[in-house]
Amino acid sequence: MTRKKVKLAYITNDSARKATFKKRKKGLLKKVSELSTLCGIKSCAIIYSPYDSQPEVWASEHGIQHVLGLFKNMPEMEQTKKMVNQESFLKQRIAKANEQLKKQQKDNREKEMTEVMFQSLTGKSLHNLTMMDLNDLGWLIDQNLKNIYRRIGQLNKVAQKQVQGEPAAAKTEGTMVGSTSTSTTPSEMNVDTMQRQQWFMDMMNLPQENNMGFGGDEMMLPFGDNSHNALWSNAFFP
Amino acid sequence: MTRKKVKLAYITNDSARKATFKKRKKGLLKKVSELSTLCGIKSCAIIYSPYDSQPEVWASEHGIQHVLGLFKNMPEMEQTKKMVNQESFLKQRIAKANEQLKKQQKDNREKEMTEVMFQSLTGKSLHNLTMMDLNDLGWLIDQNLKNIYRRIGQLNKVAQKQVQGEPAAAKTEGTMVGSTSTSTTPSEMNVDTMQRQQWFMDMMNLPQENNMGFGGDEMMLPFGDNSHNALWSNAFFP
DNA sequence: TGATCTATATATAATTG
DNA sequence: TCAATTATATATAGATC
Repeated sequence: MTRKKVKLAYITNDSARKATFKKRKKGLLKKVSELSTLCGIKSCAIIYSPYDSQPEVWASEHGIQHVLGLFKNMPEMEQTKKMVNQESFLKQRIAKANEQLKKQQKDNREKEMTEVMFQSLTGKSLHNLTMMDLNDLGWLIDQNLKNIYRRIGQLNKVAQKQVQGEPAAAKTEGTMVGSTSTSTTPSEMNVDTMQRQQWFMDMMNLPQENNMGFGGDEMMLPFGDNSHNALWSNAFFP
Repeated sequence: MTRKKVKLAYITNDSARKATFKKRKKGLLKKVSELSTLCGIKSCAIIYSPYDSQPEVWASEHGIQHVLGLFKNMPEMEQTKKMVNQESFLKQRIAKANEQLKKQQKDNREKEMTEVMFQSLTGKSLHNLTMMDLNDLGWLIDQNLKNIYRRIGQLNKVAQKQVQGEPAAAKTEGTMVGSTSTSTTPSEMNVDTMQRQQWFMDMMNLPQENNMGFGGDEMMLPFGDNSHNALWSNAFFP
């Protein structure tokens, strides 16, 4: 897995397969050895290959006979219980990979929309965006605004403490930024929010009631959910 | 082996050991699976651990019974032949590590001396250097000069061809640099060399004969050989 | 615990000598 | 074919949730 991401399949090229086999066998035995040393466990590995009449065997301290002996003496059913076959093993890995793919797609979408957001701030037109794009963009912008307002709220609190009780402020261990923001009250904020949403809905040419009726903070992130046909529809401010 | 280079020894911290075990077991089984898939070989792995009453087992397609069966039916002596025990395995790895260390030390020494060389070109005093330092520095400088003279020789050849046989030069596929270096003859070079060596020996306050009597191009690199008490002693020019 | 994250150490595919 | 090198992909130690 380097210089190129190898695909997990039988290597048809004979010499390449043999080279890979030799390298990986070496790496594998090293890993087994390390596991034994680090965790003080008994382990053994047996590898059959067409390049050698004998199987390659590695055994930790107490020898392979001990390990195999224990295994042989185990009732047949017990042996199978913990046995992982190739199919179930691969299924697990496929499921995991799909999960990662989904996460990555969501991440990509968010990055994409962030890019769009900043471009639109430099005046780029939004006309070529789809409805879904606009929806996600709206969500993203609201998330950003939410963070901004939250921060302003925090700064206001600090500022008020400084004005009202000067000595107490000195004891505060939290953030102590010298903010001079114009003190916007929560109610003023909500007016802004509603105004903005009004503009958004007008732009979308949608009836106002579509903008209501969805849950609050519990709403799912819209990114990456291919099946979402419900528009993002609420603004959340603290 | 990350965030910190772990030292290959039994992990005494119980929870850390268990965590490492689980992670590494997973990684190991993945490797075994990949080896089987990529190279189409039969393999199985058995790992005993104190965290589980059952040994963890992985078997490729044809099942562990097949692999173990083959192994069990093999004469005892045959089994041991290919078996690598922990001691010989570690010895191999120690030898390899020592080799790398030596190489690295030599490399470091050369870099160190190169630094010294450039500093001395900017006028820094050489008084605080040991005899060995000076010896290695001298060797290094000579190597550099050797390369320079070789290059000059090449350029002269090209220049002469251009003057003597203009049409032939066009056919030459090699380097075709438009050099106009003053044509220094080999004999002139040797005079310079001897002059330089004379200065060096004077500076060292050593009798002239110490500067003779060692082999030619076959000489070992002086760097990294801690036991070398024979001074570097010849200049090699083409 | 157990899953997840992230910075690093390792493993190794392709290339080169 | 083998060993060495190099650029990348993976594995994983330690931290955090």
